Amino acid sequence: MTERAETLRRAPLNRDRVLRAAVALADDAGIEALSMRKLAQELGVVPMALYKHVANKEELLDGMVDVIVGEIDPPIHGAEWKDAIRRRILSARQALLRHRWASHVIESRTQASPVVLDYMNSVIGMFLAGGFSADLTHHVMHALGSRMWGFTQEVFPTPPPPADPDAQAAMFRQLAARYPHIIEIATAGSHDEGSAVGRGCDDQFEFEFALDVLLDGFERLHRQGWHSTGSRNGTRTAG
Amino acid sequence: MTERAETLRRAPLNRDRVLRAAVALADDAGIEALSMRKLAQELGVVPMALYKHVANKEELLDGMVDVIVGEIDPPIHGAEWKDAIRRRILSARQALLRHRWASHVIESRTQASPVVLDYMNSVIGMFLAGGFSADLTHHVMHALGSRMWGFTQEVFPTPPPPADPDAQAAMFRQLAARYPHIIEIATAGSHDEGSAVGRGCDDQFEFEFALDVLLDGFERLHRQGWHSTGSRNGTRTAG
DNA sequence: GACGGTAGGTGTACGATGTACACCATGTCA
DNA sequence: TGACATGGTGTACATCGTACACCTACCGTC
Repeated sequence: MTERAETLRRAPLNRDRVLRAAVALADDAGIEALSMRKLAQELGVVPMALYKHVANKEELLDGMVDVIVGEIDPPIHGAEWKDAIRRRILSARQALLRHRWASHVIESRTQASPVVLDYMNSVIGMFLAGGFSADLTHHVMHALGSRMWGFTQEVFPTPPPPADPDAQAAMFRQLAARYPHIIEIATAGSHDEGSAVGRGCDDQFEFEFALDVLLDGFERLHRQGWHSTGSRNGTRTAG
Repeated sequence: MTERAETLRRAPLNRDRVLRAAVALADDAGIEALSMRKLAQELGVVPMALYKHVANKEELLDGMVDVIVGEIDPPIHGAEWKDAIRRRILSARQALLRHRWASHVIESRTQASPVVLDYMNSVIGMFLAGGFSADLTHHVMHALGSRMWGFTQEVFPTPPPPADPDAQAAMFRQLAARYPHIIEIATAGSHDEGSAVGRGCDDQFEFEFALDVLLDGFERLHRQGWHSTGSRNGTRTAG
């Protein structure tokens, strides 16, 4: 009878509660720890109960992405296109930073949900409203790629340096001998010169740097009245 | 006795053969079908035999990436930096296109192998040889991101249109009503105007378009003698 | 007031996966 | 001859997603 009472006391699950719990669990325990079983346990329910609210795990992940996309600020009106888009993308980035697993999940999606399509549609609208041709906007959206979601994959992050200073120095010498160029730019870009492979790297700066190179490039092409040629083959953007 | 004879007849496995077989299996059956068991079966060996050659599945995947990176052409000498880097990255792209699973595996790596570090070191060397400062090169490498491996994630590919022409037209109208901007640029960018969500999209063109926007931007910053400010905060690239 | 349908939760069971651990066969060198 | 390394085997286990059959509570209709 106690289980029965408990079941009754508990408000019935719905899709939204399932998704929010999944997001919270991924935030706390990491995305790799998110299993249907653990999520069910978190909700005080048997694993199969979840399948009344999401078709399968993939759909669960889709829904989690929707939750995150819902956290992105709407476009501000009245601003110039470049600034408006820049702000919006940086807002997307903030949302992703709040949920570190999100970029990996976004990467793994194979279909866009309506929520995701809404966001893309809206970003595209911002370029068009800024006077971009549909043609240029098309390519510009491709060029933005994952950056429109506020992330770029930092492929192959350098391993954390060992704690022991001696080992660290030895490793540094070894790396410098084998990969001199990597070490050269790693130390150049980091704030604190000495510290091995330079984990003084400012991710936010790097993101904005690349975003601005792209946006500046888009602006230039737009001003030039750029359009893709008919044949498309061998076309160069001719900076 | 026959199994014994078979074991003897078979040349002993080594890391290289394991990795090549894994690449071949992923090429044929897709990366999601690559399991330690299936790979072992393919090699006529019991699953646990693989663990004498790779520590675990993650290391197997690391090794597979090394095989692919090994297919990238070495830098051509004597060329101007921009053209040399452009060609090299397009060569990387060709390698990835030969192995469609590779970009996903690269994204999932958490550590760079020596082979990967060699490649990065070499690309960095090409910028430095072109006269780029270590500072600018640092940021430029971040901005390239996954593009230096020859891919950009095409986040959320549009679903393939239904075969039935009537259903296709209905879907088109529905999408156009809900996501007008998406449809506008999708049809603008596609070769064949009418065909629904425009799967005439030329991936190679999009890749080169974005790559050139970036390389042109880098060139401009280089010519201007760009360098990051000391504080780094609020810096804009000032196109 | 009986009844059928639906929404939500349960319980059991299955196949697939990565891999720990103990073991065995072979070849090499002291 | 014997120690040892190298490579392959066999068994076993925990974890995962999820199919399937079932139960229960509720709600609208006759």
